[in-house]
Amino acid sequence: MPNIREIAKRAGVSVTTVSRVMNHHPYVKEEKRERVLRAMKELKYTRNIQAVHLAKGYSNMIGIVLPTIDHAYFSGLVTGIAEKAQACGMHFALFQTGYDPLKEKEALMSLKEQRVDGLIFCSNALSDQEILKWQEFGPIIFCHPTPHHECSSVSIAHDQAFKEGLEHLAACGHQRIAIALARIEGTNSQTRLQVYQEMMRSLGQDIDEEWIVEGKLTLFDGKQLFTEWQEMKNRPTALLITNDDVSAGFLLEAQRHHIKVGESPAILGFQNEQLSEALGISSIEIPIKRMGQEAFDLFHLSLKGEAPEKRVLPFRLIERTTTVLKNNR
Amino acid sequence: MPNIREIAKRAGVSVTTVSRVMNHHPYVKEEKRERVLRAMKELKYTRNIQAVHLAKGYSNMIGIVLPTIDHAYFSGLVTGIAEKAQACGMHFALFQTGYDPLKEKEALMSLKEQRVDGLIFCSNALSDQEILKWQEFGPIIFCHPTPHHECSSVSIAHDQAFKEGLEHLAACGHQRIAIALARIEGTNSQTRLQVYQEMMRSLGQDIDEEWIVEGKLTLFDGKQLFTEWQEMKNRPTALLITNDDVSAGFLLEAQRHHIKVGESPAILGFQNEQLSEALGISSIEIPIKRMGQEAFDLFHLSLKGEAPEKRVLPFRLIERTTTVLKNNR
DNA sequence: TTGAAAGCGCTAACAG
DNA sequence: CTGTTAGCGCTTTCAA
Repeated sequence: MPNIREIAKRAGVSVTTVSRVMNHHPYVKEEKRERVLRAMKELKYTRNIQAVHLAKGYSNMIGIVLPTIDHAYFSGLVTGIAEKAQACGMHFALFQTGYDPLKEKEALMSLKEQRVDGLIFCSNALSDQEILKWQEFGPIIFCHPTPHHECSSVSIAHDQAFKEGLEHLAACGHQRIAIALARIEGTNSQTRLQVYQEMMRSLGQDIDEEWIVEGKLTLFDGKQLFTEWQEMKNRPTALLITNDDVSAGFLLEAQRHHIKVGESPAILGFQNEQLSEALGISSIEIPIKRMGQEAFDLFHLSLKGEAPEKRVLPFRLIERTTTVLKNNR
Repeated sequence: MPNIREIAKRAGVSVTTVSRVMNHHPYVKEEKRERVLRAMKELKYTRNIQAVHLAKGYSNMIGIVLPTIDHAYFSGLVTGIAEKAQACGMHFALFQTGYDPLKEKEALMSLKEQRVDGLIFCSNALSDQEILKWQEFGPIIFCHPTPHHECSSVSIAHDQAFKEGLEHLAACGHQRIAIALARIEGTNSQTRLQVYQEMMRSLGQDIDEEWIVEGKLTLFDGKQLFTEWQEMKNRPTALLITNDDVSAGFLLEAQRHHIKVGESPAILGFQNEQLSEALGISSIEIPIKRMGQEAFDLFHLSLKGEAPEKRVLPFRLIERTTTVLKNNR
């Protein structure tokens, strides 16, 4: 592979001039520019991007930290990020953590090593606090709500959505409501639990411990959830499920057992993917792809030195067949 | 950020010694090693990976070229690749092409620029021939069968699977069989069409043009496919569908129309994801994750200078409810 | 407009 | 065992 010196020699100019041509600097006499261009063509020259990056001090690459790419939620997110990144000529690397804090640390190390210019965090085994310590090495964007003032984040009004979901189920006449959490939206299920508790109190309903189910993420988990539901001693009449793969699994397993989902049990999902539409699952739609796009925007703004910003995206409750309002209204 | 020189100064040694410590070279006196280590700790030193890469001449990064990450087929593939890559301490970047040849070229450029050490190609807008020209800049692995001798590839015995799929449908008593292709497994649907034609000839069945459907990839496409099927004048009694998201869409839409899938129409899918199991779709299982793993292995072998290798992975026909053998056997 | 030369931060051959 | 020194390939002052 020829280098810039060889091009310079062949074109009869200095390396500086070659560099100028490559970087579209003004002040290069047309004739020399052409000589350089010709030399580059003849030698099939391509600049060594690593050398460029070393000299310039950045990598033109962003890191996306997520538990796994093998789930519609995260691949949707990445799609959004990628769209925007591509438009800026930036590349991206994936760091899959499986929620392992050590893996997250490796991603942070990559930032410090300058392998990437910044990080978008969609995994959260480490505490926000811990992660934010690394901000001095480059922008870090969170994809979940965070109280910390000194960082940018984009998120769904998740607790609000959660609340409205519960209200919807209540409006359908349910009191004995279970929740199945996915851990996608952060470790802060704390708030959600509070919301849940408050709502149940206002309904005058005691909560049974078995109504709070965690770690459900896949279709398979959903099937299992149905089984667990069947075996509950104090069986709830409705379930709020924070991921639609899980809702789908629940619904399909119910159908297999010839149990109709709607009046009771009722289920309300989150995310509204193609599958929930096809199955007629009532769901809270969250704009996951847009979340990715905005995450990248925030990264880009941070890079330009703008102040941190928190963005909260809207959601939308879509009633279909797995929930039925009381009094037909 | 401190650099190696500052560490050397602080530890009272040369930069070489520092470098040696970092790279776990033998022949460093214990006392000096400790001085270096201490200095690194005190200054919170981390090596600049870009400089390392420039000096060493590689990037420790692999590029994965695919149409989109937002589909179970490809995210499964990436999962497999990532597992192996992580075990080798390699990082990876994604290049999403949407089957755009220009985007594929950009990925190839990244190889030449030495942004990545190699490429795993799961997108194929460009011809194999064209892509292989870039092999001089680093290993390129194909995830589809290719006749070219000078490159490594891993693939499913896709044509064989396709053939057995057709045979299965024939064994179920079908003659009027349609096929829906997804373009996931390469532009070479040529061979598959041949297989199809031969099979139909041997069944003494003329092919209706409308029985060959292309470009079906998503659940939504599957719903549409059902509609298209209903509107066919010469309606086939069975469909071989090369992607299970599509089969699922077809099945769900059929159910919505209260049409039972099994005897007729029968459908046979490909890929066997969780969804097809949950829906009871007969499917040809292909080990997509393993394909990713082997792709990375092949990359790794190429890097070590091993000769190119073609690997063909097995498949497995799984009968469920959407196909029914004739004579109950 | 142009070029010489000093970096960017690390590695490795070579000499001791 | 250790240090000197010349790279890796490109960018960017600075002076002309």
